[in-house]
Amino acid sequence: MINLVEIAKNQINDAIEKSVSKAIAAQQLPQVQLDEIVIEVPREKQHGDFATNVAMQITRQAKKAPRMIADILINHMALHDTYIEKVEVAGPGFINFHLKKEWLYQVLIAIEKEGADYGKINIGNNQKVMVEFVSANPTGPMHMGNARGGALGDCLASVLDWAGYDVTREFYVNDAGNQIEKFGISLEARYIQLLKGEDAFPFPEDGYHGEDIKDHMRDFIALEGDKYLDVESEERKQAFVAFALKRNIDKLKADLKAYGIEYDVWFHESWLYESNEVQETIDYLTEKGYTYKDEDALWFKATEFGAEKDVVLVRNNGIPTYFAADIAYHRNKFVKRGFERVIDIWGADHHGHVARMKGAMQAIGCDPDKLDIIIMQLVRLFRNGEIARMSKRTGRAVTLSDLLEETSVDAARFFFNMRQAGSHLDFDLDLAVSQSNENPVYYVQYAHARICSIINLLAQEGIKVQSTDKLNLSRLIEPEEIELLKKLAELPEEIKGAALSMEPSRITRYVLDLASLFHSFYNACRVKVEDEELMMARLKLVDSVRIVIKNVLNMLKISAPEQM
RNA sequence: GCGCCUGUAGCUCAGCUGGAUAGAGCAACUGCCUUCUAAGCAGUGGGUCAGGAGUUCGAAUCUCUUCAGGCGCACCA
Repeated sequence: MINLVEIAKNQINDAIEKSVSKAIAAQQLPQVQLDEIVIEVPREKQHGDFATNVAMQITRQAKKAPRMIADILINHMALHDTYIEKVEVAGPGFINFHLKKEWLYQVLIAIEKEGADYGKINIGNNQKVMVEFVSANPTGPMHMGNARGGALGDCLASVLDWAGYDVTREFYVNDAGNQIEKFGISLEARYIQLLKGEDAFPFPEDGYHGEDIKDHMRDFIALEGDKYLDVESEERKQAFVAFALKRNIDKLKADLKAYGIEYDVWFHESWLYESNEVQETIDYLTEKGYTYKDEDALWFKATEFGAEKDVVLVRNNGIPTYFAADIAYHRNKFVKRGFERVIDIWGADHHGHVARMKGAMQAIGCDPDKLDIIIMQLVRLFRNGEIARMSKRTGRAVTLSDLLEETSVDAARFFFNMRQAGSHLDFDLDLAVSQSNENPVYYVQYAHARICSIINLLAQEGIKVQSTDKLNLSRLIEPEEIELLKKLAELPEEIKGAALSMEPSRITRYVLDLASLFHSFYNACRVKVEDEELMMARLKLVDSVRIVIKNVLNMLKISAPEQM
C-alpha cells in the first residue's frame, strides 16, 4: 500500500504547517487559522510537481499581499529529510514545489514490491459495502441500460475493493408482485393462442408483448404439449411462470457471466415475503405512526421525510406495492445483514424514487446518508451515425447479448466506463467493433502488447528485467520517462478519487493517459540500446508500466493481451 | 405546471474540494517505418465554456435567472 503521491503531499503539508508556525513565532505573520491545506498537481509542468494556494487563502487573515506571504513561508521552510528539492513563489501567490527525481524512482521500487497489488489502498478499512446493480426485471431480456449499469456497477465494485472496502455485489431479482402476475397472464395468453389461434384468448392490454413470451411458450409446448389447456388458470399460470422465470434468470446469469460479472448474491424479492419481512416493515412503519389509511389503501407519509408525495404501501386489494418490498429489502441490507454502506445503481427513469427511498430509510431508523443512489443516464445506441433501436439480427430491441454479439466484452465494458454515470451516453456500435486506432480500448491493449513484445525480444537474448537494487534508476531523465514515472505514481490516488466520487470512469481515463504516455515514450526512446545500464533501467520502467496497465485492466475485467 | 439530470472545439467528452495560458479522442491538414508491433508518434488549424447578472484576489466550476434537450411526476416496477 505504497502511495508516493500521498507521501509527497504529506511532506509538503508538514513543511507548510511548520513554516507557518515559525513565521508566526517570528512575528512575520499574525495568528492565522489554517483550514485544510490544498495541495494540487499544477497543470503546467514548469510549475513544479505540486503547488499550494495557502498564501492566497490566508491573505485576508494575514492582511498581507499573497506573494509576500508566500515569500515569508518559503524563507521558513525546512526541506531537509524530504523529497522536496526546490520551492518557489509564482503567479499571484502560488507556492510551487519541485521534487527530487529520487522520489519518482521510488515508484519503480513500490511496483516491484507490490506487483499485482500495486495501486491498492485502504481508505475503506474493510467496511462492509454492497453494490446492487442491474437488477433487471426477470420477465424479459436485458437492455442497453442494464448493459451500462452492469459495467458501471461491476467496475465500481472493483474500485471499492481496491480501495480497501469489503464489497458485495448483489442482484435483486424481482420475482414477486404485480409484474409476475402480468407475466403469468401474458404467458397463459400466448400458450392458448399458440395452441388454439390468436382469437382464442384476448391478450391483456398491459401484458408483456415481447416475442420472448411466445418463445417461452413454444418451448414449453414442445416439452409438455397441450395438457395445460385443461388445467385451472391459477395452477397453470404458476407452472408457466416457474418455467419461464427459471429460464430467464438462468439467461440473466449466463449473459452477465459472459459479460464478466459474477454476483456474490442473487437476492430474491420473494424471500422478503416468505420471511414475512415485508409485513414486518409495514407494521414497523405503522407502529411509528408513519402510515395512514386512505380509500382502503395504506400510505407512507413520505412527505414528512422530504419527498414530494406520499406513497402507497399496500393497495386497496391488500397486495403490497413494489415500494413496500423495496423498503423491506433495504432494511434487510442494513439491519438484517449489517451492511455499513449500500450503493444502488438506478437508471435515470427511477430518479423520482430517490427522495422517497431516502425518506423511508430515515423512517425505519437507518441513516439515509449510508445509502448512495447513483442515477445513471440512459444510453443511446448508434449505428451508421443513426440511432439504432433494433437489433440487426432479431429486429427486436437491442439486448445485452445482441450487443456482445456485435462487439466484444472488452469494448463494451471499456466504453461504458469512459463516461461518468451522470452523462448521457452515446454508444457507437461501429466504433466499438472497429479494430482501428479509433477504438480506445485497443489503444490501451496495444500499449500492453507492445511492452510484452519488447520484454520477449530481450528475453530471447537472455536479457531479463532486474530488481531495482541492481539498477541505476537515475539514468531515467528524458521528459518522456519522467512523465511516465509520475503517472505510475498517481495510480493509488486515482483509485482513491474514483472510490470517493464513485466514478470508475476516472480509472478508465487514467489508463488511457498512461497508454498515451507510453506510446510517446516508445517513439522517443528505445529500450534496446547499446548502453546497458540505460537499457536495464528502461526495461524496468516499461515492465512497471506493463504491470500497472495490467492491474487496471484486471480491475475492470478487460483482457490484457500479450500480442496483438 | 413541478422536480431531477444535462448544455465546454465540427462530433463524443474530460476539466478532481473555485486557481496560473480551458484539455483529450475522433474528423481535417502536414510530417515520421532498412533498428524493440505505424492498432503508434510528432505537429497545424479549430472555443462569446448555452445567454445574462451576482459572489471574490480569481468562476467552465458557487448563487440567481433566462433559454434548449433528456427523464420523471401511478393503488407500474
